[in-house]
Amino acid sequence: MSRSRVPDIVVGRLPIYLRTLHQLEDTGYTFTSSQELGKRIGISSAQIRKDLAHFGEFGKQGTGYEVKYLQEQIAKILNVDQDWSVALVGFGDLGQALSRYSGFARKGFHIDVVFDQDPQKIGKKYHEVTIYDFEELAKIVSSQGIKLAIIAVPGFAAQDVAEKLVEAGVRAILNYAPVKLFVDEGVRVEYIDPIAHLQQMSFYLT
Amino acid sequence: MSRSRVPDIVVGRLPIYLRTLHQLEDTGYTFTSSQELGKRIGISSAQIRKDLAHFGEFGKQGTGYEVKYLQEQIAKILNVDQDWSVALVGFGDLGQALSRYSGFARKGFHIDVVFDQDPQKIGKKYHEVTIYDFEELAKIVSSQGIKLAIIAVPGFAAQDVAEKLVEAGVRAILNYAPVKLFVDEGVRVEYIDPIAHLQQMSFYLT
DNA sequence: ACTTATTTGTGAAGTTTATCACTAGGTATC
DNA sequence: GATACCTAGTGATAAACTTCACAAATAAGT
Repeated sequence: MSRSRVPDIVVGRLPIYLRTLHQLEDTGYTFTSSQELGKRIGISSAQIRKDLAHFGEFGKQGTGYEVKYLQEQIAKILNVDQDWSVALVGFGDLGQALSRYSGFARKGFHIDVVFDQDPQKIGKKYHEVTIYDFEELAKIVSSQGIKLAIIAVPGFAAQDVAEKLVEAGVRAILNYAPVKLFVDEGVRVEYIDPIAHLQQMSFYLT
Repeated sequence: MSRSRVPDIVVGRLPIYLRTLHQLEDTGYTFTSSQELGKRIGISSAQIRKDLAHFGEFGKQGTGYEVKYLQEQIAKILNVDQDWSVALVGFGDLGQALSRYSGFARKGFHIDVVFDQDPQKIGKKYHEVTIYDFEELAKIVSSQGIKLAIIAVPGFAAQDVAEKLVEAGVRAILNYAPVKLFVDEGVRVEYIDPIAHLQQMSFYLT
């Protein structure tokens, strides 16, 4: 299990496998196969087997995979067999929507602190969440040992926020701002950009 | 410009190029180069040149690219030199946040119709948007000739919604539900799944 | 005019990723 | 228990994608 050489693209598929296993579990399956999974995910069975092979052997020939067991194993590999504390930076429309979204907590990602620079918002509570001054970010994030953050600020402010987060000890950032973030090596950044997706799709509209 | 054989992955980078060109323009640049672009985007200059080569020749040796011109050309390639009418299905927390987000319209994607199945919401206006009954989807979408849709319903309902949308003439779907959508060939689907990104990143957290 | 420094576009080479195809092991049925 | 049928794991092969490296073109300075 030399995880250091697992391709990003493989790691990126693990959450999809996990999600699909949960769906199978909810539908009453106790066993499944790479073929079944592949069919539901829209990829080949060989790819699933190859991906899983990076981490060990989880199936049984002739039978396939035990849903619950594979679920637990993938959760452990992804480090989602524990809860994570998440910092959210930016409490505009997007930040508010994210903080209100219960899906994160349901999957073990708890938005425990929220930062904004607007004096009108700071110190107030919105839906159970207290907004802290952006100036206090370093102190709070580092003292709480937070490793995960979500950036939901305007593009021009994102790089600055990212640097402050990293300095405070954050190791992974989910970035909703439409800009590339330059951070220290070892810090992970993932991007969410709906506009880019829409533009990509409109390419194919005749 | 045999667009039929342009790899998806190349098309997926075009919005990033476009975005970066806008940022350069805002900063006062009139000319740029593949090297400059690459540095800002975090990819190699060769890749940018190779990508653009799929669509024609846009630069001048020794000089580089004229920002405005390349911008217009990429916009035309992506079909974003025109406005698009978008249907939004699902007006829960996520759908409401999306409908309130002005970024879509600012980039030419106008959420003109919103659907929900909740009788309490139907017919009411929220922030300038009227909610229609999900039952009217086929009629309204097809009569307005809408080709683009955003799905923001719970996972269990997404496949059904997708099928109704496609039947009504939709050709591209941005799916926020955490499920794979199976649609007719030729219909594009893009996925947005923040949880998957967080899980992917937590893999790297020691 | 000549030299130096850029930069694009692109064939060739290299790397990464996905598929194929097979072996070994397990199940089910008659 | 013999036969037919599945399925995981995996080396080999193929496809996809990225980088390299260079010729041709342009600009700028001396």
